[in-house]
Amino acid sequence: MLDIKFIRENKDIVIAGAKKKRITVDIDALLALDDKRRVLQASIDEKRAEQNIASKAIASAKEEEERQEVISKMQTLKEILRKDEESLQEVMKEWRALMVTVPNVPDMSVPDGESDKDNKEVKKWGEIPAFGFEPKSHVELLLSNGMADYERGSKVAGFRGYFLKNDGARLVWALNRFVEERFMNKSGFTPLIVPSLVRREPFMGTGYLPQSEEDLYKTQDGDYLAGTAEVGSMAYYMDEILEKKDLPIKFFAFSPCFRREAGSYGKDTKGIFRIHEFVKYEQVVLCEASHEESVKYHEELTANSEALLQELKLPYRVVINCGADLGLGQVKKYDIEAWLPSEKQYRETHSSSYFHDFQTRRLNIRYRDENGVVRYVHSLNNTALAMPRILTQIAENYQRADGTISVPEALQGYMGKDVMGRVQ
RNA sequence: GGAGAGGUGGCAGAGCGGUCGAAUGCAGCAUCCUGCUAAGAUGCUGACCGGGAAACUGGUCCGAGGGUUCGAAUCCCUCCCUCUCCGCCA
Repeated sequence: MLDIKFIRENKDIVIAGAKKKRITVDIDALLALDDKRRVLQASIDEKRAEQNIASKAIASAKEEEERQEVISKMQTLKEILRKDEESLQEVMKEWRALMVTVPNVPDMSVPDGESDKDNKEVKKWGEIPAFGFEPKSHVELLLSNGMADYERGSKVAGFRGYFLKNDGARLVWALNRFVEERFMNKSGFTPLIVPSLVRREPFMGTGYLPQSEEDLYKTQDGDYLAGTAEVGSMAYYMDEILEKKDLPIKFFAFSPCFRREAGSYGKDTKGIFRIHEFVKYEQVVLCEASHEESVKYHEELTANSEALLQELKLPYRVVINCGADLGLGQVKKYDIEAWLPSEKQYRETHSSSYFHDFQTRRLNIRYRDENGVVRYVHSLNNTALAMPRILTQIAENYQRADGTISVPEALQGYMGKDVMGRVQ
């Protein structure tokens, strides 16, 4: 959520920002409503002031007659007040509904564009592997090596269901230890295991609701299943005031993730690239309210993820997401995409974004700065490692002519071997 | 699933129709005091919305929303949340 004062004073910037994100929002209607709101509020304040003075007069009145006179006067005022309050309530209902639809303003460096096709590549790392044979897709590789079972997966779990088996399961466990160890040694990150079953407020606060209700699983108790540990870890400090000396707060957060993938029925229907249920390690940062700080940590979080891919020796690129590919609250986002030989293209493994105070304003997470002024912290998040998606890139990039899969060097110690597969 | 208790400022905790934005304690800040530190003394210190260049000033906020009343932290209703005990259980 943006500050209404900011919207009022920077109307053109907000409109341009929404346009860049390809989000339709009627700022003029919002501002007209806001004018009404302010007029009504002022009028109510004035009447309340009158009431407060009268109230003291009633309490301290010495004579009953004088007392009754003020009371009857206040009875009339009460009626007028009630009408104003009713109008204000109506205005506020509309006002709030509009406010949650106003997107955050994207950074200057965000390219203009209509879809993820217009994302701008800013970095490439690694050699794309050259095979002396026709490379297989991860779908086939994981199946033929006994590492995944899709048929029984859908029998048991339905569409997009899967089992990971043998080296498929071992590889996930190896990756768990790999990523945990890397972050254990990184100073400043607090390890956190995060709830996936989360109440409505954290979803509102992080900006997933009300817009993306259809992407979320909902329980009969009205809770939702989170699609990322971002939701739970951001909300960890909801409604709290932090001290500046405690910032930045960095979480290395783990959670199971659930996504309905409602808008993508036709996409990636085979294998384990796009599934309803997975696990993810996420980096989450709360920092001081400064653009420079946000940018600094954004680069740091991105570099952390790149270091993992480099250690796994997976060729990847970094793109800046274009306006249309940004979420409501995001100011800027890098996607990191690792090479997928069967598709001859890079596919997303990480998503790194910052929000300024968009999320924390909704979540009401603040801190006291050096002057004792209370301000909203800034928030950021980026994937550390999502599984099993990364298996797709590992399997394909490390496949061998005989159909088995080499174990990336960085994982050999955790796997206890250097080749996976062929276990039926 | 059953039975109770409770939600008040950064924290703890009083208040239970008007003089309550709210005692008191802790924490924090400032000054004083003391070789240093600790301790002690005095004072200050909530958030939000609006007006004002500022000093300052009007309003709101005691889980949320309604209601009663001239007036609600206090009374009534609905909802949300937390805790305790019993049962069940990884």
